[in-house]
Amino acid sequence: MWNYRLMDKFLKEFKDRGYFYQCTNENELSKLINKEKIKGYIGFDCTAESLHVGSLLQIMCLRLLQKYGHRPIVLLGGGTTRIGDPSGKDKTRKILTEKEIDKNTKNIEKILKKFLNNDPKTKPIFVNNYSWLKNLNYISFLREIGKHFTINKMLTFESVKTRLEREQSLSYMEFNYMILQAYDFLELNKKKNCSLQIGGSDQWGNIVNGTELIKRYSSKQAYGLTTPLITLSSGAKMGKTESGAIWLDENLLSSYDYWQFWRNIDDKDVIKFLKMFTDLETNDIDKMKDENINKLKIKLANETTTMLHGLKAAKSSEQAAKEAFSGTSLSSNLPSIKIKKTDIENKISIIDLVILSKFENSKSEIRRLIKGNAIKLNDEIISQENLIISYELFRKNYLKLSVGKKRHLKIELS
RNA sequence: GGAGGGGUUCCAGAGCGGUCAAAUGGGGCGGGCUGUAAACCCGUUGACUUCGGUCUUCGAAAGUUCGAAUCUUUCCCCCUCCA
Repeated sequence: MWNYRLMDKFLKEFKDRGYFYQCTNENELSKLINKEKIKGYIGFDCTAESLHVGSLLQIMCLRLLQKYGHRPIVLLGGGTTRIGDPSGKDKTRKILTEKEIDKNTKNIEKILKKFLNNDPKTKPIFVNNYSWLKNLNYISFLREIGKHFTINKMLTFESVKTRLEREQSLSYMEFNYMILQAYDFLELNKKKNCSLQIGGSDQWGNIVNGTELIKRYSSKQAYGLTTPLITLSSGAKMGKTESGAIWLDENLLSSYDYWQFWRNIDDKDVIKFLKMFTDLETNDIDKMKDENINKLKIKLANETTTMLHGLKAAKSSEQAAKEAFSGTSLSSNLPSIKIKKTDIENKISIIDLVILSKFENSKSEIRRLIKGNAIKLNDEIISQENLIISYELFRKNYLKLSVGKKRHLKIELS
């Protein structure tokens, strides 16, 4: 029977941190990793221009591989994105143009590089499956690869089954997705000696297809490992909130807002997320359980923000938050926008100012907010919806605009 | 191929000629309490507004009517049952 103490250290930490969901053959994988340094890969879809926190768990897995001296392979799905993974989708996705996919691929690679270290031994290998998928010859692909797949089996996969059951169309193109992903694994196994694929639990079917293809095609053993689907205590999926996705890209979401996302995590999720998304040792985290929950949240926010945006960004976000939420002083660390003098001279109103801030884009909504005492300038409630912004409101060229309790912005006169 | 049911605002789901910008619940947003948490309470939730109103929405188009989410016609899409 399986002995936890004999388990490979990588796998042990993988479990301790809550990354583990399923494994194709845990015992054998553990023995293999114990014996030698391996290469493991995770594929990233290039449908969006950036990754969001929904992919963070996957990224953490890559980091963990590096921590134990294994080499991560990042597979950018430049090719498969051209097809679209039907897993978890009840509709065909919109097909992106080649240009968009290339742009997305580059940006996603850039983000991933921020998380991974460049130690020569564990330096990540970036590959784009378009490079081998684009040249596939249809007939030889069918003869060599296609023969290992039975339609009978493919029809039993969750992604296919749900589509068929609901009588929603599944195109032949999408139906092939799982074969291509299996082929990716085979390709990486052959060319890079990659023996492990990690992915979210929704990828289980695709991953198993890969290990089985490798077994049939090259009689080699490869392994699959999946992570659980992370939900917030509220039940919502991690990554997307009403106000938008939590992007891992400074241009799409400022480091201050990223910090705020972690600062506002539900109490019940804090310990879990410290384990999942920081490098702090799990033993140390267990000892923190009784510490002040707000301090822990700040710690979580600082750790996660540092990992992505750097220590400086994390500290200034912390400072800005402190000032924005407790004091009345205007933090220089708060996100800011500039306003032109001509705007003031043209008698810009409070409503237009809020629109300029991008906090809201409906004038009716802003009027409602004003009625609800939600809009503040320099921490003073604005009750007059026609208020014209004047120079007198500025203090040393700065004006603090607050919408509700959580959204603050520095308006700078230029 | 035959029979029937349905497409409503972010979602679920009422409405079935005027009193409908459309019940109710969820979600969101704002306020209160607090700890930038949860739970709870209150308000709000199409756009624009000189706060009098104005404009655009109920699958799409056309029509009947003083007046349509509600009736008619055509079209598109979904679901259930029978073959």
